[in-house]
Amino acid sequence: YRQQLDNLGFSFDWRREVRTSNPDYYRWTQWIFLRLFHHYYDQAAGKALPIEALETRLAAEGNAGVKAACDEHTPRITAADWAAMDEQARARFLLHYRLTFPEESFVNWCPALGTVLSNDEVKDGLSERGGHPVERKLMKQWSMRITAYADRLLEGLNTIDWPESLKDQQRNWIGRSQGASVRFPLADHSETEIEVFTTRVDTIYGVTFMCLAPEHELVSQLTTDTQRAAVEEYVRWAASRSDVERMAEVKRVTGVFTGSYCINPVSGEQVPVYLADYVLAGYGTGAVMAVPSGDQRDWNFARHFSLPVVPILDAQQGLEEAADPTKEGRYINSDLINGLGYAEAVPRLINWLESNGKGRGKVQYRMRNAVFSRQRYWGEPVPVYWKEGIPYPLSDSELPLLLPEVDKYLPTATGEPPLGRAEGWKYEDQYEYELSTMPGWAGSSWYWYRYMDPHNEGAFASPEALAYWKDVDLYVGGSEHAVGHLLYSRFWNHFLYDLGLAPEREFAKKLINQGMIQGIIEYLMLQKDKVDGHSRFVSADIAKEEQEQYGREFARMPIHVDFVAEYGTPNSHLTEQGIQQFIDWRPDFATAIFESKEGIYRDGSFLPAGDAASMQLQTVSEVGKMSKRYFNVVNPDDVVAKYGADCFRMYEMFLGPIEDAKPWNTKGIDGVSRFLRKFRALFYTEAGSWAVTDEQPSREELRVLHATIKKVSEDIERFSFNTCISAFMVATNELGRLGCRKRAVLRELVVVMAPFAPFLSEELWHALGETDSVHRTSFPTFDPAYLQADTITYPIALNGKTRLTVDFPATATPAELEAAVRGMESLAKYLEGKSVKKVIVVPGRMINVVVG
RNA sequence: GCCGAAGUGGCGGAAUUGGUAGACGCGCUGGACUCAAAAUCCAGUGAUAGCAAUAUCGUGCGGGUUCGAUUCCCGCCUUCGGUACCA
Repeated sequence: YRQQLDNLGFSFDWRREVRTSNPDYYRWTQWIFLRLFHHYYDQAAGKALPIEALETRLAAEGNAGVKAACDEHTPRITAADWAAMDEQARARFLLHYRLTFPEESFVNWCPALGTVLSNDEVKDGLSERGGHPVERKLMKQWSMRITAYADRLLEGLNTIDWPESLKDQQRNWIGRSQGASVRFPLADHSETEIEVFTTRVDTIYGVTFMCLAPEHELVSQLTTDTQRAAVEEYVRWAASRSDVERMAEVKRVTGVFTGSYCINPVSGEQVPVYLADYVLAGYGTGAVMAVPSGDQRDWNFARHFSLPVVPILDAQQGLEEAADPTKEGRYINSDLINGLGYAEAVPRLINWLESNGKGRGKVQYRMRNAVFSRQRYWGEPVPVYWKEGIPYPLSDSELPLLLPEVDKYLPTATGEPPLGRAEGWKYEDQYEYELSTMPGWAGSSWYWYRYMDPHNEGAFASPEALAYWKDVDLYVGGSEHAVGHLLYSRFWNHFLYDLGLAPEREFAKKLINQGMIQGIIEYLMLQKDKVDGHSRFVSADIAKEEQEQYGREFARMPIHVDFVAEYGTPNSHLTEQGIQQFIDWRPDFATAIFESKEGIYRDGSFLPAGDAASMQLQTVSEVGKMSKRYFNVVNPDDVVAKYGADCFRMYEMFLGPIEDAKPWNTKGIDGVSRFLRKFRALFYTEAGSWAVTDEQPSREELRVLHATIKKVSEDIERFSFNTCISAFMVATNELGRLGCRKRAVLRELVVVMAPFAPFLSEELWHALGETDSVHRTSFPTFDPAYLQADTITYPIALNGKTRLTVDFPATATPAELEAAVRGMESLAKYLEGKSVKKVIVVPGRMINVVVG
């Protein structure tokens, strides 16, 4: 049947084929990359435009016009400046605008592994693989200017049928805040201005100091000689702290005074400028105007450094204890806006700032541009070569750029990515290719278009195919991709749409999150500091004690579940054999110490602490993702071998709603297996001979059939597959009870079952004498006539409590039902002298008698 | 902390628009078949009391709206997912 399904076009390996390192697929991913390189995003036009259009504008008017429309951080140039630039300078300048561009940025660098790790590959400051330290390192990376599309990505969410929680995740990730940008000139050097972003410009009269991120570009200029030593020490200290440490000490207040003052452009007051590590270099301008009366972090800082707290609203209270971030009341101590409320104050201030050239209304995003390169071997090579420090794109005809042969998939001795190992891999034999490769999300950001036209030589898909298929009707994927894959894909799609290459703005109309089938993850506790140069693993109970008693820190390291005894139970542990298996698997830890209550295992032998004969190194079990990364993948082949693919498939559906995550267990799979055999037994006798007859089905048998068709058709529409399976079970049980073996019923039922149990259905379909595939037949429709019963069983409730059920003719009107119920003797005993006040009849549903 | 989702028998879960709470399955108990077991079939299975009919309680907790609430409203608790000093 696999062959037959293949013939129908369902290739089981289709997706895998397309997405792995296949030259065809590399080619079109690289082709799209080049389109991104050749375009810039014009905010005024609200779409991507060819970079040539930008060059024309630069030549005509400099970037004054496009600066605001594109990237406001670009240095300002005039048409004359542009004309004076040589080709290289222009190329370098255009990198400020291209939708993909190289940029210095901080990455998680693991020196021991010689590679950059993504955030999810770093756990507790150590690499998941091998448990090595990871540091922040500034590296030149290719980036995608996804921020250019922030507003469109936000607005597009309103047009698609995706889960609200997922949309919210994307909204929060994009993090649009509306506020104002204000420039504070330095007190003794008014040419230099500190620009801040604030969402509470109304609190500007409450500013009592300024705070800059330690990485802020003005730091050295602002620092006075008397403060220089202290500032430099603070900057060094802040830079040395890893993200992990910063996160652990979130509530600690640290900072240093620069010695400089700046001037509040609205009030004209002088305020001191501090550095503080609660200000993030990567958000806004890396500087904040501190309003301790309205912001808790500013308040904490003010208290720590004994800075003044000025109330600005008459409703503010308790400022000695905490900040008051509410917007209630009328402004006080606020010259321009005294007596106003929040709603009037904000526009008045922004107006003032703009007309006095001190600032403007501004929208700020939390989202940053996406780092696009990886220092790995596998992945599409970035189709770019470098000449005198400037990247040049390959031409379309030079695609695909394939991965070169290398001796090892490891970084070079000088720390270059693995592609640096390739000998003579140069453009025109002289220019070095970009050595990083694209991340996994590059290819996954557009692949559905290739499915529309997989063999097209001239384009990733033809206009005809795109016009026919348009977009993805239903995308099924995990919610863990909410702010990764699903956002990047939307970004690429909006870009392709701008170029007329994608038919719709959004790539998927509807999306549902299938819940993850989870596994049990087993962790080993690894002490973060080495002991005499040896890694030390301890039993979970020991780790807990040492953590509590000495504050010793441990990292959790996922290990292969095959090594674990009593896997998945609270008592899971490694025996000596398990430890040895672990060492064989991870030779880095050959000299490690393993310690449990029973003793120590090292260098291949067990040293008991007392008279213990063996050790149990407790592991920590956790329900979580089933993933290669956690070495806890259950191979479905084993289940398929035992129960068959249909049973496996149906059991997965039967486990519960498709969106819910659930740990994998095979507890109930026998029930589904039993059902499939019962279903098959409707067609065959116990002895195995064919039992289907051509008799006319009874009304009851047809009712069962049509009720099932109705139920399953409706439940498929709402992705309620677990209840579909339940409906099949009910139908099978009822037909079994009725002894129904009639073709007219069973033939239809097989078709309804086909999407759920494709193999068994196909087998039975052919056994019924059909020659074509069941998967080509049309789905049956139900006939309501068979579902109408002559009588309806009404539950009769007294004051909402069901007391008895009575059959009434289906044709009875509500008035007749009420009269019948009022006259019922069986009700009398519940009345206990009370009288019937009212009778509520819900036709076809129930009858409630109100007694009082 | 903030954002989102969810809490129903021993377990997975059902109840689609406010209308018989616990469909279906697992497990468990008893029975049939068997020398015996497996498989299969039949019956029972929310809790408490009762031989039973039945009664009372029962959808995380406390209130409310309603003839009637797992479903709607208000206030909490817990769990999971996301995010994290975002100015």
